[in-house]
Amino acid sequence: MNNVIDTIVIAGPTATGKTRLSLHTAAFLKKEHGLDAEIINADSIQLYKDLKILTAHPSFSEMEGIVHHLFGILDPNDSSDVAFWEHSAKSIIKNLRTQHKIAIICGGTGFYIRTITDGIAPIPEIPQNVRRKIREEFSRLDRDKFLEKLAELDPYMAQRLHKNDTQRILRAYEVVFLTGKSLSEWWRMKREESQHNIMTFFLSPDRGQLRELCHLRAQKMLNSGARDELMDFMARYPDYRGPLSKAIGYTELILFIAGKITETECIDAITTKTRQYAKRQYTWCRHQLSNAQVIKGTGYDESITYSLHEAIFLSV
RNA sequence: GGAGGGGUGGCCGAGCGGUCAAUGGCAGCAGACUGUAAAUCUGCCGACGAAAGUCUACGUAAGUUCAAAUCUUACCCCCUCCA
Repeated sequence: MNNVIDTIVIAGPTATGKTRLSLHTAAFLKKEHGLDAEIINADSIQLYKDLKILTAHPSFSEMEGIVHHLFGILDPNDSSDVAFWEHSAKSIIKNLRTQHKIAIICGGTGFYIRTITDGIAPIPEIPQNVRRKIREEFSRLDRDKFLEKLAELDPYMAQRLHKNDTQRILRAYEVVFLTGKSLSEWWRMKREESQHNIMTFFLSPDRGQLRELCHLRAQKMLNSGARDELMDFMARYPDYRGPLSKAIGYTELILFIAGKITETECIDAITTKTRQYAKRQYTWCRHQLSNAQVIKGTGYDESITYSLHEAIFLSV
């Protein structure tokens, strides 16, 4: 209906202060422009309601007075995926629009964020039993055999995917198997949506700074009770193997709880994992979020906050 | 003091006469990425070089051999067990 910015995206590597920046931005919009803004989570792991310390949820005091969406909405055994997030986020954005509120999308899952501007292919959902059967077949057959089967149904994808990339091979297979159409054909059907009312920022601190932030984050996590939180979780979900178990720090903390590593070793291991993750996110954002404005610095930096607000001010 | 085991590239750890600049793993660097994305996967990784290649390397020194990380001797340092 117009070209005025009504959606602000704050992306970037973990530990760079995205949460803080989004909170400040919401406060700024209210104070300076009398605009209400609500925050939408774009972090795949913060979708879950448990392990809030480990997954770095904003605290209650931080969230004060600002409406937050899509935080802690899933149980540990629920599964999430891009399409689920896209649908949820877009319906919230639409809603906010009708109320003349600004949506601030904040999170580190670039893959999710990209759907805001680029959308996603309209592939039907694959029923659980089909997925299970395919997985069983994969583990029964050897890898090359399975790839041959894929090649029969979908030579293009079979050739394009690396043979060790199990996850993508399985996906390509389940899609052709169920729909009779190659993933690549589905991709071509993706609707292009041209959005002029979205402003995307991408936080990009320098390496040394990021290193330090990752370390601080790991330390803070332990100091705020991540260990007890996980012990409590383990008691409630014995033998848990769901999506939350891939959270950074999950395995490391379990080793620490079991007395296999010291606290310092645990913090160091988490720091390393965090840094590696941050690198992947950085590479992703740089190459995939093509029309994002790069902000050299962190959300903890006052001058960054200021210049971001200035940029928003000019478009809002 | 006696008896053994060991010292390998940033770390861990294989190799035990040639095919070894040295399997693996970790860490590091770069990258991919269309419904599991805090996931999944790829490449590089002694120095110099675009490459062919050249050089320096397996605790130190000396030796045996056409050839040594691999065998011998001495020395230095670690660890375990017995006293």
